[in-house]
This record gives sequence, C-alpha cells and structure tokens, in this order.
Amino acid sequence: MRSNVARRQPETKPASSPASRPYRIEEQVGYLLRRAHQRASSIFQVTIGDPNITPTQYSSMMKLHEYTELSQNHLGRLVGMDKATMQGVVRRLKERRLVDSRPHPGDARRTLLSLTTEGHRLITKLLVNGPAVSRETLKPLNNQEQRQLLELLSRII
Amino acid sequence: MRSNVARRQPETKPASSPASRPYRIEEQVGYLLRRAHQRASSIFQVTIGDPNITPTQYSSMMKLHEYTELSQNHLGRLVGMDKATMQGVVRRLKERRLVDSRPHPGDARRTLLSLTTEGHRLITKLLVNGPAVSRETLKPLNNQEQRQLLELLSRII
DNA sequence: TCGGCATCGTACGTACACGAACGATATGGG
DNA sequence: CCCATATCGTTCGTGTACGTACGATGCCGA
Repeated sequence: MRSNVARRQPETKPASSPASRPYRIEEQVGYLLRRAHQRASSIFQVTIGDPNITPTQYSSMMKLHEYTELSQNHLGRLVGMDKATMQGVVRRLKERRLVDSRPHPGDARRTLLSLTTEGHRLITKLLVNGPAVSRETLKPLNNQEQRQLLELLSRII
Repeated sequence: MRSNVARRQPETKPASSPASRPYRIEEQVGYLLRRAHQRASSIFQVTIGDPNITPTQYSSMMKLHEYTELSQNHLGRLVGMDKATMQGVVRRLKERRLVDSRPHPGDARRTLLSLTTEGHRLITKLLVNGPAVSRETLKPLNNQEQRQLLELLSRII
C-alpha cells in the first residue's frame, strides 16, 4: 500500500479562496451523489421486504397506486425516468403480473397502465417498510440535517 | 415549498403513526438521490469536454493519475466500485488505449493498471473542466449551501 | 383537407451496478 | 509442509439509464 502522506499542505484556510481549493474527486458533488445513491439502493434492497423489487419499480408502483391509471410516458415523467428506461421497468412489472395495461380509448398511441390485484397487495405490503428505508439511509444525520439534505437535494434536481 | 410547521414536537413521538408526515415518494432520500445523480451525470456529459468519457471512467483515470499504478480491485475500492463493475470500466478504457496493464511482479493474481501517454494527455485536458461540472451542478445553491450539501453527502456514504 | 410536426411506444446499442459462481493464486496456522 | 481460507480477476444474469432511430398515431394550421 502506497503511503499518501507525502506532502502536507500548510493549513489551507477554510473558505474564501475557492480557486485555490485543490480538486479532489472525492469532494466533487457528482462523485458523492453516485456513492450516496449506491448506498441508498443497497439499503433499499435489504430493507424494503422483497429482494426482487427495485427502487424504480417501487416508485412506479407507488405512482400507479396514487393515480390508478397512467400512460407509460406520463408515468415516466412523474418518476423522472426516460421513456426507454420506463419501457424496461414496465415490461418487467408486467411479466411479474404486478402491472396490467389496456389501450387508451380515444388515443391509439397510448397504453394505460394500472396495478393488478397482486400489485396492489404487494405495494401495500412494501409501503410499511418505506419509512424504514429512508430512516436507515439518513441515520448518520440528526433531524435538522436530514431535513436540510432533503431540501438541498430537491433544489439541485 | 412546504411550510415548516415547526411546532416543537412534544415527547409524543408518533412512533407508529406519523400522521404529521405523509409518505411521499418525492420526499424520500433515495428517490432524491437518484434524480440528483441523473442530473449530475447529464451535466458531466455535456460539460467535461469529451462525450465518450463517463463519470466512472473519469474517476478511475483520476485515481490512476494520482497513484501511477494500481491493481484493478484496489482501484475499485478507491473509487467505490464493485469489482465486476470495475472490470467493464477497465476493459473499455483499455480498448481505447487510455489505460495499460502489466502483471504484478510477485503476485500472479494481480494486474497493475496505469494510464497510457494518451490517457495522461486526455485526463489532463478534462481536468480543466472538472470544476465547471461541479459548479454547474451546484448552481442552484449558494456557497454555504454547497458546502453543506457536500458535507451531508459525505456523511451518509 | 392535407401536410408538417409532436407524441407514443418500441428497438438497438452502450454503459454502470451488483450478486453469484468460478478458477487461479497467495497466505497463515497447525 | 499442507490445507483451509482469503484475495484477485473473470463471467453470467438482471436491472437501471439514456441516446438514437423508427413507425404509428394525433393535432393543428394553411
């Protein structure tokens, strides 16, 4: 293992000179978001109660639970997913009989999606564990910091 | 923006019935992290200066730039990537002649990775745009909020 | 009414992400 | 010295993510 203590910076002062801050990949927001998202997904997987349901499938089913019926593109916009990505998510949910579809009456381009009875049953069950997922992910922070993080994240989306 | 009904909560913590906070998917940290990560990746792609370099490839090359030579697994640990994921990233970098490898002398299991001359040239060029990527991603926040976000993200990783 | 343009869903290619299983190699304890 | 165990890199399968291109359909203005 290489020792990386090589050079010591003589106390770079806190803020105020943003240009002199060294560029470290570990301090870049994109890098931190990738790592944080990885951890959140991993916690979701072990906490939500069904290892075969992914975060995006969960979000999609939640929206169908809320809206009853949605076209595929509309659902994608609601959960922030590309229509190509949505296509795969919906296909897998349909294969598992958690989601059903019917042609849109009056617009032959669209397909209306809805939860099956089985889908309703499952999402109702998983919903119980939803708060635990967020709680566990945010555990390192206190209440005020948790709210702060959620607000800052909302603002950069 | 939701009004912060900051009534101090007495010790009647709604342990099992948090009626005060409805569960909305858009307010869950995992969902927000997914969306924020999407946006950061998209900004990276259009800002870094080479549409064929991805964030993970960039991180990996940065680490090789810093350490000169690393085994594949070691590199993966440094940038927070699974060894199976690392395998694909390294393969693509090698196919583009940005990274080279040689057997580890003294440990036949390992492969030592390093940047090629071309890889050095490229990462040096992209490095110039690195700060702009983070700046653009964090643009909706002021300086103090930016630092706060980075700190909170670090702590939940 | 019809032609241009937008939208819907699909298909293909590329890339990240990770669990699981695998063979080869290294290492430490008995 | 030898075997149990660990590590290293690879492969396979599944899923998210998005750009691009495509055909079918809907809509609107000339």
